[in-house]
Amino acid sequence: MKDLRLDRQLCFAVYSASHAFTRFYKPLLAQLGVTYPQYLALLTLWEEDSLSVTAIGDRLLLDSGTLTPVLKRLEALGLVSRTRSTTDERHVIVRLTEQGAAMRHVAEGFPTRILDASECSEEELDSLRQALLGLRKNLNHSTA
Amino acid sequence: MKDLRLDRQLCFAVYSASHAFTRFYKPLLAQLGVTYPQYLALLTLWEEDSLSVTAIGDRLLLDSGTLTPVLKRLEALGLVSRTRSTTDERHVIVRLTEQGAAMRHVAEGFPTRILDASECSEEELDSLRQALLGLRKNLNHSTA
DNA sequence: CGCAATTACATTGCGCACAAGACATTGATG
DNA sequence: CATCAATGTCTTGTGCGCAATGTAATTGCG
Repeated sequence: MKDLRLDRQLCFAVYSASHAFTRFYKPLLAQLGVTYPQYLALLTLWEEDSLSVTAIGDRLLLDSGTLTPVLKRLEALGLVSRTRSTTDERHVIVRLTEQGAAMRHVAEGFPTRILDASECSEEELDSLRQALLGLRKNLNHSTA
Repeated sequence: MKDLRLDRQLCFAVYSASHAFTRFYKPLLAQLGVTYPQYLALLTLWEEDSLSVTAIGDRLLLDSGTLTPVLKRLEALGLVSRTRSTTDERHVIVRLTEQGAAMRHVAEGFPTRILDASECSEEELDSLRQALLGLRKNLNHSTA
């Protein structure tokens, strides 16, 4: 008779915290007119521009079936361009437009909002983040 | 020029860890023939049976638009029943079938799998879980 | 050089997640 | 008791997330 109570499940804590983040970001991202997964793609490109679909997927741990429509929507919004590589036509290179690059300034205000809402110290959030990255690594390794 | 690197974002750590959990659970849940959100509904009912759709949603932080199709699939699998309350016909009462209740025994083996894969102590996972529940509370409170 | 295996991307199908709205039932109010 | 607000569920539309498949380009091996 193991303890399977919802609030004792780490998986549900992570799952529900993830949804809470998405909801928290929603009004912030409304300023940019993008969804949370679209924002993650922008974050990736702000860190390193001109990436292939696969390269973005490697960083976000998402596959092309998920990313292709996300990137097409960002293209439709005029925030990125998608062009076939001339050297290897299998690659689609995704680049920030001027407008997409400019949005970074708005996003720079977000971390402070998280910090404020969390009612935690920067150090606490930092160790939480590192614990999650470690857990993710072990779960992914054990899955493969 | 704030630091917006992906690996420094707590939101992405939570988001990607959540997906890692879903992937990790997938082969375990294949024994039961259910998806992860369906499993969460079962967890809720194992803890307290005969709940309305809203009551399940309160516990899982999901709305009826999400839960209705999930519960219908569990019904189609023969794991739960859905019947209108006789005292208040607005409520749909969800109950475990014998088969749905029996699956709890299989699920009791899951926490150990998580613990093993995590390469963490039970105490570490416990404090991680509590930190996430606290963060979730503060984010949700600040959203509302 | 020729052809099979690989790589990269897109597409399709299914199952969430959520907003918005429709609909029926119930409870509160005058 | 007649009306209106509130409640609970379902439906529709949009956007992920992923498995499986399709297709084209490239690589590598004999």
